[in-house]
Amino acid sequence: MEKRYKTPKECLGKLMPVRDTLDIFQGKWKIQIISVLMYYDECSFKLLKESVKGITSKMLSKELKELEVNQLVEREVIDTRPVTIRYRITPYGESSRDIIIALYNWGVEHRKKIIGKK
Amino acid sequence: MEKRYKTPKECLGKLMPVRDTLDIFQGKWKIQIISVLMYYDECSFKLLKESVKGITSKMLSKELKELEVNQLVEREVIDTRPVTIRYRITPYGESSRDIIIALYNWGVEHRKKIIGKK
DNA sequence: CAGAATCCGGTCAGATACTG
DNA sequence: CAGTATCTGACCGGATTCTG
Repeated sequence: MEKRYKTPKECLGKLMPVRDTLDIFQGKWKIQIISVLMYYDECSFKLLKESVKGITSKMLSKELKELEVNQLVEREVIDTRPVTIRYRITPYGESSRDIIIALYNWGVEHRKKIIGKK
Repeated sequence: MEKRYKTPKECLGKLMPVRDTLDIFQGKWKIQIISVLMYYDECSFKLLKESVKGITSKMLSKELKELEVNQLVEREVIDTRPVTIRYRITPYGESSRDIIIALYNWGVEHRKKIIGKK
């Protein structure tokens, strides 16, 4: 990303991949869900709900579906009684680890800065 | 980020910095604005508006204010006639470069994957 | 347990027009 | 040029209830 004397048009090209990524991870919850699934090997609906603080069943359900469509998360139905459902991150989902780490690191530094001020 | 046998409580701790970061960069536009400002050395309102495709004056104005509050962007008023306004990314804003790069890289790979499928 | 269904208010954000 | 002002529909997302 060099600087100076660029046109909006050039800029738009550079921005496109960022927009694509944002489209997929948009919203308050998706990144958090992915983070949690990276943390656990596998996860039930209930454990997910407990781990992503504040999320409702409805939102969790909705977000999981969208993540499944984009193949970042997979859902396995195990034929027990009652049925067991397991959520797991896919290898493709794992590929977003750099994003999560960047967000995590920035958050840690940010907290230091905020606390340092007070 | 190790795996297995973690509790929701441990998980919440790991999630907090991510949540903090998300709070600040939340929304459709902030990351894009920051990206553009990383690309240019400095930028007028007009140029920003042209570079962040689809954004309205209202949104741009609102988002810039929020970014200013969080000290990611600075606004300089130059006393010409009519006044010139310059937006610039702050050093703190620059510190989010790793996030932007991670998003950019993922977007590039994602596009490859999507195109490869079709 | 793993969700679906319903209800509902709030705010987000787009379109458009206007101002100093 | 650098924004404000107003209006409006969309939809985000919370609370609650219900089901196989």
